Amino acid sequence: MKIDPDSPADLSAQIAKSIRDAIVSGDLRVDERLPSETELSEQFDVSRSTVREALKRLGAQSLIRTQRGATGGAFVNKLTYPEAYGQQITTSTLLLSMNAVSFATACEARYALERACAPLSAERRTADHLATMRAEAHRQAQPGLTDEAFCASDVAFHRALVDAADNPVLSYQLAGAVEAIEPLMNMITFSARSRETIVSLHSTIADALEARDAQMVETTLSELASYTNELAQSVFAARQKS
Amino acid sequence: MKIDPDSPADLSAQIAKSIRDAIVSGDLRVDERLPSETELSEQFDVSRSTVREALKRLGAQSLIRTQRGATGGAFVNKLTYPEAYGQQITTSTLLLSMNAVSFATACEARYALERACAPLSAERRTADHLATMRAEAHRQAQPGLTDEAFCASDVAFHRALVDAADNPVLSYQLAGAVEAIEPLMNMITFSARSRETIVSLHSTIADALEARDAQMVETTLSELASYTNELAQSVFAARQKS
DNA sequence: GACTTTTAAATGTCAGACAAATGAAAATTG
DNA sequence: CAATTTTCATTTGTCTGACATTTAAAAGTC
Repeated sequence: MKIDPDSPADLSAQIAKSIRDAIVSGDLRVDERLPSETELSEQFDVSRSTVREALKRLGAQSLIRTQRGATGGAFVNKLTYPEAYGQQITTSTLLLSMNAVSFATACEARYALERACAPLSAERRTADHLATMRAEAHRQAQPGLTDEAFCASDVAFHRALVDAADNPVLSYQLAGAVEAIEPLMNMITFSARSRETIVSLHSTIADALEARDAQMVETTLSELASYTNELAQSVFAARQKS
Repeated sequence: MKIDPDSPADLSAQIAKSIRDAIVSGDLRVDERLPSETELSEQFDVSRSTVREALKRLGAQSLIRTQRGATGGAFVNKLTYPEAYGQQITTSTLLLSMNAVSFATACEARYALERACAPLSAERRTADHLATMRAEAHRQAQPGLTDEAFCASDVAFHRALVDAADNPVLSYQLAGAVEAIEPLMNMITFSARSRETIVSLHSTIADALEARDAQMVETTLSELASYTNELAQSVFAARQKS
C-alpha cells in the first residue's frame, strides 16, 4: 500500500480512497481487520493523526467500525440494511432541502416509486402488513392528532405498503424517497376534512391490497398523489398571500 | 454548542453529530462558514485533533467542504445531485455485494423501479433521449463487444430511459438501483443470441417511447426483466455444474 | 494607480505523550 | 486441578505543541 507523494495535499483523503477501493474491490473482506493505526502510518509513511482522519472518513460512510482494546482495531463493516437506510434518508433529505426541490417534483417521484411496488405488494402482502396499515389509518382518523404525528403515521403506512413487496432492495430504495419527503409534508396543515379524504384513500388502498387488486392500488395511489399535490398548492398559495 | 461530557467516549462522533444536526435542521445554512478549528475546539472544550476528526467525518458525507488559507475554513456544502448520485451508488453497490442479494431480487427491484418511470418518460421524452437510446441499442448490436462494454451500454440505455421522466429526484433514486446492479450483470456471459434478444427489446422500448405508449414500455420492461432473470439463472446453473 | 511584498489566519501534517478499554496470559487461591 | 484474580501488552481515543502550506488581504514600492 503506497500513495502518490507528489499529488496535491489532503493525504488523509488519499489514504481513505486507497482503503475504500480495497474494500469495494473485495481486496479487504467483511470483518477482516485492518492493520493498526501505527502500522498503517508506517505503511503509508504518514503520521498517525493523518491515518486516523482517513479512518474517520471511512467510519462516517459505515465502511469500517472500530473497537478499542488489545484485540481491537478497525474492521471492514458489513453494511446492513438499516445503516444503508439511514444514509439514504440523510442524503435524500439534504438533497431535497438544499436544492429547493419543488413539492410537486418530490411528490411525483414518491408516488411513482410507490406505484412500482403495487403489483408485488398486492401479490405478497401478509396479514401483518394489512394490520399495520389499518392500524395507522385508524390512528390518522383520531381527532387531536398533531400535523407532525399525522405525517409520521402517513410515513409508517406507506412504509408498510412498500415492505409488503417483500423485496429488501426495493424497501431500501424507497425508504429515502418516502421519508425524505416527510419534512416537506410537515409544512402542510391538514384540515379535518383533508385528513378524512386521505384516511379514506388509505383505507381503499388497504382494501385493494387485501383483495390483491394491484390495479386498484395503483389507481388509488395516483388519486392520493393528485390530492396531496392540490392540498400543497393551496397551502403554499395561501401562505404567499399573507 | 456544548456536548455531554459524561456520555461514553468518541467525542469526535458526538461533535460531528452536533454539527450535522445543526446543518440538517437548518441552523447552519448553505455556504455558511463554521468557526475555525481552534474556535470549535474551545467551544466544545476538546483538542483541535478531535475537532478535525469530527470535520473529516462530515466531509466524508459531503456535508461540509474545507478551504485553506486566510479566508478559508469549513463551509456548509450544498449537496449537489452528482454528489448524491455518487454516494447513492457507492452505498447501493456495497449493500448488494456484502449482503449476497440474489440476482433475482436485485433484478426485480430494478425493473419495478424502471416501470415506475414509464408513464412519465413516455409523456416527456425528448428527441435527445430517443437518440441516446437508439445509439446505445446500436452499439449493443455490434459484434466483438466485451461483456463489460455491453453492460455499460445497457446502463447508459436505461439511464436515458429514466432521465426521460425529467424528474431529478426520480433519476437520483434510480441511479443507485440501475448502476449498483451492473457488477452483478457483468457476471453474465451474453451470447450472440441473447444479445440479439435484448437489443430487440431495447428497440421496442425506444419505439414505444417514441409513440408515447407507456403501456407498451411497461410490458416490454417486464419481458426484459423475465428474460434477464432466465439468462442469469441458466448462467448460474451452468456455473454450479462445472 | 498598478504592482510587489509582507503578513496574518486558516487548514494540513507531524511527533510524542498519556488515558482508557480490552482480551489474553500469568499468577493466585480454594 | 479448576476457578478466580491480577497483570500486562496492545490498540484506539485524546491532548499538546509545533511547523508547513495555502490564501487573501494589508502594506509597501515604483
